[in-house]
Amino acid sequence: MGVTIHDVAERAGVNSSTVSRVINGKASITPDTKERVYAAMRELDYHPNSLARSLASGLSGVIGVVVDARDAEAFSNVFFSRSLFAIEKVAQSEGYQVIIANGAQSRGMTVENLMKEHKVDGLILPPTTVKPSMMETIGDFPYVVLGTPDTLRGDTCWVDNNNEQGAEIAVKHLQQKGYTRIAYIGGYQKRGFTKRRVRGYLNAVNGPETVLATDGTTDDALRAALEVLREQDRPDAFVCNDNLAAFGLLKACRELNISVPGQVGIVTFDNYPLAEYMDPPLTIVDIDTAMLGEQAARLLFQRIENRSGSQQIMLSTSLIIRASTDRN
Amino acid sequence: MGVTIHDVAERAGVNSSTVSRVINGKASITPDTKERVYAAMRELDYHPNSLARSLASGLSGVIGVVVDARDAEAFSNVFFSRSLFAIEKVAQSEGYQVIIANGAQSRGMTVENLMKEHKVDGLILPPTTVKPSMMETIGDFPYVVLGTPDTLRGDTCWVDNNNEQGAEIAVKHLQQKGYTRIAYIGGYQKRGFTKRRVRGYLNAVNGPETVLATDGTTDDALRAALEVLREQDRPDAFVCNDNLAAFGLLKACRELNISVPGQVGIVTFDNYPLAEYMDPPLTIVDIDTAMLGEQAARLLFQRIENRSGSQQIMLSTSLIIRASTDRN
DNA sequence: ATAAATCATGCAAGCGGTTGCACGATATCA
DNA sequence: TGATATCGTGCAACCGCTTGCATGATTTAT
Repeated sequence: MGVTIHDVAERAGVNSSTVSRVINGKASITPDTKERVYAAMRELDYHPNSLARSLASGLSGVIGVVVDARDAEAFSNVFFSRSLFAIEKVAQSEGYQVIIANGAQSRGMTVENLMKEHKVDGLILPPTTVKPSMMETIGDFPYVVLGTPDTLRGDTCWVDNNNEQGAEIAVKHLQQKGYTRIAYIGGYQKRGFTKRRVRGYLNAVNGPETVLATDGTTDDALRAALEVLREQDRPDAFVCNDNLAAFGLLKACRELNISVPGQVGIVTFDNYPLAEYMDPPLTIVDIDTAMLGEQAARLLFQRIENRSGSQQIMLSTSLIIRASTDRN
Repeated sequence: MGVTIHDVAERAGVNSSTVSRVINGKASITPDTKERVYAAMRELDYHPNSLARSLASGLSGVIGVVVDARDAEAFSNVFFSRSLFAIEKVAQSEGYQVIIANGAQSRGMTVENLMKEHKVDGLILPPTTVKPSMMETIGDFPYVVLGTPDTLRGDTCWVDNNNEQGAEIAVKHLQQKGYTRIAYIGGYQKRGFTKRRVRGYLNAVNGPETVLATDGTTDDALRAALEVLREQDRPDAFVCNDNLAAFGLLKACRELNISVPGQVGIVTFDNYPLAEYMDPPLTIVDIDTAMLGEQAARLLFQRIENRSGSQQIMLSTSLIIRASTDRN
């Protein structure tokens, strides 16, 4: 069937262990021998069996990226796919493979099996998996959380963008543009990044505080926006939790014939490719999801190599200013 | 370190082969023995080492999904991530893992290594990989192409939606709505699905034939649209190759103060979540990417199990009618 | 009741690599 | 020049599980 290391060894007139050493470059080998081995490998079209190699070495050469069903289905998978590709890129450069696992149905089991069945050497996890019970089964297995876990622990390794700071610069930009009644719209606000964005908003705002929770859909954002925009003292600017909220808001403005940015200014989160082509083009808090993925992967490999101390990386965000806040 | 099958065997007072048989359910075992083995497994928190299992059984329990760098970076990764999750779902139900591989830099090598190093038991490939040279190295290894390969061969297995038919129903719908000068906009038109969509357009159209090629970006679609819309006998309807084209077109209409659907009707491809929230909401040719992924995965597993004859699956598309074609 | 078939389980040889130890051949040093 | 360190390679055990063959026990057939 397949060509094995022994076939190569025989052809090169050496022992299989020598071939192994040539492949892995872990010992000194005579140039001559090395050449013969390479020649034999080439002639036989030899490809080492990664399964055997993994078994012997104890390393699978694979890292796992766990995803939440919620994220998977949600629109935010633009976020996900960008990070994923960045992760894959780093992994590839390290000679690793990436497997994805939908933690949906049985989150605990997924992670546990991946680890304990030696399928992966490390994991990138969504913040929602970080719970005491989970942490216990993970133990000192190398992992990095992509996002900020709600329940913080000093020894948890994570990478996230600074949502709080992002909301703050959004608000400050609006204030600077002369908007005074700034509202926040979108998202389940008790959890995760939304909570932090709202906190940033509250820190920075000094006019009236208006926080409009939605169920995360565009439709619900539309409903909420219509409601608040019909009020007497309606907001003259919004920070949107994500594109879905921004879209609902934009639609509400159209329906009510409210001009953007004239009567209402808008800043939204997420670097959504089409934000630039909206009408008007949207000012955004730029989230570099690819960078997030890259950093997470790098951190993970660092931990795989030497299970060194934990680390948290917080990427600060910046504003991309477009027409939706361009008044004066 | 880890608990092995021997530990379990010892604790249950049986031979490790018996434990193996209990786990794999491949032989008759006394209920009593079985119970003892299960108990031992539970007590020791035993997880079989999947690496060892794979090595012994010759099956990795993993399938690979190869992606094009182009696709990866492009906006169309919404397409990709939906398919991917559908694939993952099917794989999970079959007890398989999914690895993703970016074929970008060295497409040939990626696929070849995945196969020959026994990393995967089957592959899902993008149509661009299907070239004679590639096919030769793949041999009878189980694979399914997600999309229609440009160079067709009878024994190639693929799953795709019917792009030609999709374009036809788009054109017919526009005709029915009374549009007569229908144009096609977007995409590199010599290759892949765009070629087929254009063909469908040409089949169905009976007024003047206008096909506007773009480099695939929104900006270039905007440019092309502006140009053609300024002409004397400008089109009164467009079939768009994708959302990026649709966006550029929409922007051009706004700039020129052309009303949609009054003066220009628009149908676009891709089921892009926000198409519904555009201004106006866009009529689309619905591409069920999740279904595409699901079918591809099912077909692949079928081929992995019995390397049976090849099969092509063509999913027909349907129209979701919204305001962008709603005149009369 | 005896021969034949079936069943439950053990034994041991793989699967295809990696790696610690050993050993002869060179190279280095005093 | 002899003693010692270093180098290049082979031997064989091992990674943890699967599976064909063998064997004794139990059931079925005659």
